[in-house]
Amino acid sequence: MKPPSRPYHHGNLRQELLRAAEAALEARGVQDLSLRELSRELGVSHASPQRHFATKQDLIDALAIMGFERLSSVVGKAAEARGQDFKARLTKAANAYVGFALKHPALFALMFEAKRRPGMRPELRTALMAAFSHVPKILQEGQEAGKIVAGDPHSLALTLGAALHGLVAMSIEGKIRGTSLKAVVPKTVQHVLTGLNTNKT
Amino acid sequence: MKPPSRPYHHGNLRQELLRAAEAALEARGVQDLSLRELSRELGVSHASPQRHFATKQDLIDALAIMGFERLSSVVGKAAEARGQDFKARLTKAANAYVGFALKHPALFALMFEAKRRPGMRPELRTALMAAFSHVPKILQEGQEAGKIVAGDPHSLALTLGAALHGLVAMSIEGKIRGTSLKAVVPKTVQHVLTGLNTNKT
DNA sequence: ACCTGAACACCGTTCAAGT
DNA sequence: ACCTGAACACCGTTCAAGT
Repeated sequence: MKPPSRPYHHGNLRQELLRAAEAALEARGVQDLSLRELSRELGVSHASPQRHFATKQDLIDALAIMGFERLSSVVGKAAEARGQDFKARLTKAANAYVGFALKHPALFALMFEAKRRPGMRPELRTALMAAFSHVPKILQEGQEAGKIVAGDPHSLALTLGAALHGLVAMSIEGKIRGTSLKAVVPKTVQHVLTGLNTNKT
Repeated sequence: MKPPSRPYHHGNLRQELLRAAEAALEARGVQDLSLRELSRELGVSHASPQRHFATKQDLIDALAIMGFERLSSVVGKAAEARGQDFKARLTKAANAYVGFALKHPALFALMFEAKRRPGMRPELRTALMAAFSHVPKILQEGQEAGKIVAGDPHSLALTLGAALHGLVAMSIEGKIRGTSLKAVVPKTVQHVLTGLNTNKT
């Protein structure tokens, strides 16, 4: 019956705030994110987030960082796929990317909004770069195996990135209902590879 | 010296609000759009916008509608280009699209955010459909001339739309600094046309 | 170190009232 | 028809104070 011995509060308020914020984000959108509302939901005072996130923007940045870390993990795993050939790994990575975006559309939008904003925080920059390091790495291996044109792998990856980004944008709006994404993603990869002068299939 | 005979105020407050809102949007972002601030700037009471825009979201929707109308006008003009061949017109339309997005990045983002939101207002839907009617029309003419595969022109246009959308996203972030957009857009058009099985150049 | 409670300056929205 | 002024319920942020 002793009051559940948290001295003032549960100690991991930071994590709880992030969790609650993500839920609220996907449920009601960034516009309606409210620190006071989150505080109410967690049963703490409205000033308590301040220690963990100096400003509302800091909470949002933290969500973006978390998102990029998850994206990196999910794409990285897909990209590893030992024993698979070049194109199969690229396709898996692309599927993982698109899958993440469709599963967390609001978080994904927030991440790219953060990406767009100038004056990025270092942690954000790091998380972002990690997430976008996998595809260039695969492309580089493709180059070394002579399966693809030479050139900066990062630039090449941008071409694929642009195509996938557009695909995601369209399908989030439900425009690609007819043909399933599972079918469209490999086509897009093949498509871009053709554009990159693949000289072997 | 008579007080400048506007009975209460200038009569076209609606237009002024839209104009001021667009400026504030590009200068400070959607997040920081404030009806009260706009009212102050125009020298009216903070309650006066209500007659013209029942809610802040209505102002934002009106901005989106205005944006799609302008986009439609600019792409439509590029797409007409009498006497030009199929691919040239497509390229011009693509350039106009990308040019608009880069010239008004915040408005463009707002437009696509509005596009994403469910329960679109009819005027928004109309403006949006008009803006996206030009490319399918060109593609259809390409089909009739036998220069491109059969299929729903709207679906085909989505492929081009996705590619351009991705391109815009990347270049707004300044990622395509190396190669100029002017060079990349025609390549993308050619690229997609190849994907659409162009059988004649 | 972490949280509270009161305070401050801002919002969007509503509404009776003025012209 | 269009605008005002006061009021209401909400914000984010700050800060002294509590544990």
